[in-house]
Amino acid sequence: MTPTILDHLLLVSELFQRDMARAFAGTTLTASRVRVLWLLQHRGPSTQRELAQELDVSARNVSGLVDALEASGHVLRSPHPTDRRATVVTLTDAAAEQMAAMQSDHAQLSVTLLDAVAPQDREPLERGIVAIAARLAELVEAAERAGAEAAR
Amino acid sequence: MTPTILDHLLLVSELFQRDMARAFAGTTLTASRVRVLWLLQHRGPSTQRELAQELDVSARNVSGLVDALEASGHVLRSPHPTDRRATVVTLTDAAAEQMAAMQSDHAQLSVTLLDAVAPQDREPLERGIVAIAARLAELVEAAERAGAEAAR
DNA sequence: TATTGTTATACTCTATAACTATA
DNA sequence: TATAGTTATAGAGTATAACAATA
Repeated sequence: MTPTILDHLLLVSELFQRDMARAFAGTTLTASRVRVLWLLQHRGPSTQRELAQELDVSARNVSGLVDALEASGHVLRSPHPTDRRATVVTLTDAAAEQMAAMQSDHAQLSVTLLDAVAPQDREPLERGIVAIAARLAELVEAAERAGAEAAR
Repeated sequence: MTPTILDHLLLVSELFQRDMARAFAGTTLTASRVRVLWLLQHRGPSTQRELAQELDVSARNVSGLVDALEASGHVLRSPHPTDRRATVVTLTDAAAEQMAAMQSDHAQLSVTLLDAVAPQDREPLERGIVAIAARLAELVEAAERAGAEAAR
């Protein structure tokens, strides 16, 4: 069987993940921890509850990830100014710089990849991928709703 | 910032993985175990060493995955006919059927997704994705070679 | 000697449940 | 009562290292 569009899409994601893993090997960073840093860079200082919601993981999981990132000097925990139950997580300067560099690498990679596509194919490619992502999002959401319904 | 092509690609893969996880929730199957089954369906009966090589994971990891799949009735272990060190892993009939159904769902999904793309965009889309996957594969391979070189 | 798969050990991600402090 | 985060516990994926059986 010839690979389908979906197969090519999944291949891209597999390659990307493999490269991430390689890039972080030998450091204390992992894909999950980087997702936390990435989110903090985009949102700014956040409570652990906010991180858990955005990442769609449990509060317990966030505790562990923040523990590790705090130990490695990537984030700081500080008390919330008004809610004494809550903890605010902030990127350290070094981590903020690192994330800025990562973001710029990411943008550069996107350019490099697009550069491999014939110029006249670029616009339809972009439209096509956006359409596929939207359709897939609908399908997944419908499946999740159906699952939630069945569980009642 | 507007999302780049790469962001859209990664969104597709994230949605896909989320749907996989949802589909297997409540069963003993997981993404890793399904990868083993998928591979067995494509390769036919294989030794654990072959599985470890194809999946690019450790022998230990394969032992655990096969243990779980054997317990759940998805695979059988049998002695290798000529090499008494090796174990041959085979899909059970039920698992083979299940994988055939999954493969057909996968093909169907690919059609459904392509259906969301404007007809005149489909060919350039496909060409574009193939080009991106190829370029990314080059980049990742080069990075891996560079890393291996640096480690010497 | 080299290879196949297992046992031993350890780390990470993840979840639920019980609990503490606070709202 | 409800919420934020931690401790306790557990399952799964993954790795390396030591080991047994076999090649």
